[in-house]
Amino acid sequence: MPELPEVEVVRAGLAPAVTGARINAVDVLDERALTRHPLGAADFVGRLEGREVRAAARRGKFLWLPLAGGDEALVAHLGMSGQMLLRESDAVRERHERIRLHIEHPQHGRLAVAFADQRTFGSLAVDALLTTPDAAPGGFGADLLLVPSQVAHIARDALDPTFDERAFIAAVRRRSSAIKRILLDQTLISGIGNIYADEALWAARIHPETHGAALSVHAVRRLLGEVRHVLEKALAEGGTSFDAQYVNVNGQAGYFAHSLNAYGRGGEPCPRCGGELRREAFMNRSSHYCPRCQRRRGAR
DNA sequence: CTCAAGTCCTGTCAGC
DNA sequence: TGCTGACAGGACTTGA
Repeated sequence: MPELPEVEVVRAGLAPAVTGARINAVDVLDERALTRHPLGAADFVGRLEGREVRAAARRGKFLWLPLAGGDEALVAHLGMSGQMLLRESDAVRERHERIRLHIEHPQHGRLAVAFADQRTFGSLAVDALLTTPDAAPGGFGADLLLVPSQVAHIARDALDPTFDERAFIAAVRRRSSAIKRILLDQTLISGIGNIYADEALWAARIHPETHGAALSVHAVRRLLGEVRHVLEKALAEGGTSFDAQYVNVNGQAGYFAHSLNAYGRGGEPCPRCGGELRREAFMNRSSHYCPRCQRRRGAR
């Protein structure tokens, strides 16, 4: 379930249930869910059992639960199809459940946190926390100036108040890559995936193949505004759900799929100009755009 | 056979 | 020569 709004819905759903809770036990049902934890299942379980969770934090599409002691966090990436589900402590296994945390919260009692993932691109890890180089909190929901080592190379996300807009604009204008590839580069700006890249480019009327260097400062700033706008709107509607692969911690779908203007609409009329939206192969996936109102400038 | 919300790795090439 | 970064393409996986 991937992009920033969907991961934020999960973080916000998890936070009240896990903050202050103790991890009593951990079931590793499929070791492939630990690809980000190279020390293996026994080490993973040993580092978690008996520890207390302090918060639920997020940067871009990475989620983490800082642990008492302040030096480590449980890191989660949902990949393409990962889910974090809050369940009764004795709930039956989810379809594709890979890991289960048995937690106990002072107010909510015993609960299960199930990590389920059909395609196994997602994974969990216990990771060291490092001091942030920019002296700002590690991410949304993090009050401390700490970030997991696996997240340190990820840029601050588009909705982070400490996101460096001037540096981003300068970096875009130095690149010769297609602007869509730049938006998907998590080391420059994080949280954007294929859906919201297409939506933001459509809103800003920029062709996805336009080179970064061909964009004016004004155009990049406008694009950034559209990125923030679409992420916030999607978040307000609970994220984008096409099928059961994206759900919140209670298993419910989001509503933003009804509001998409370009993504998934190849062959349909553009909601703005009536031209026919196109779907085109791009970076092993697809781009959706309107060839009429997203004109190619500085193309490749 | 094609397609899908992501990340990471590898090889190439340029520049210091 | 070796290091670093930019860049493009592909690997990984399951199921519809």
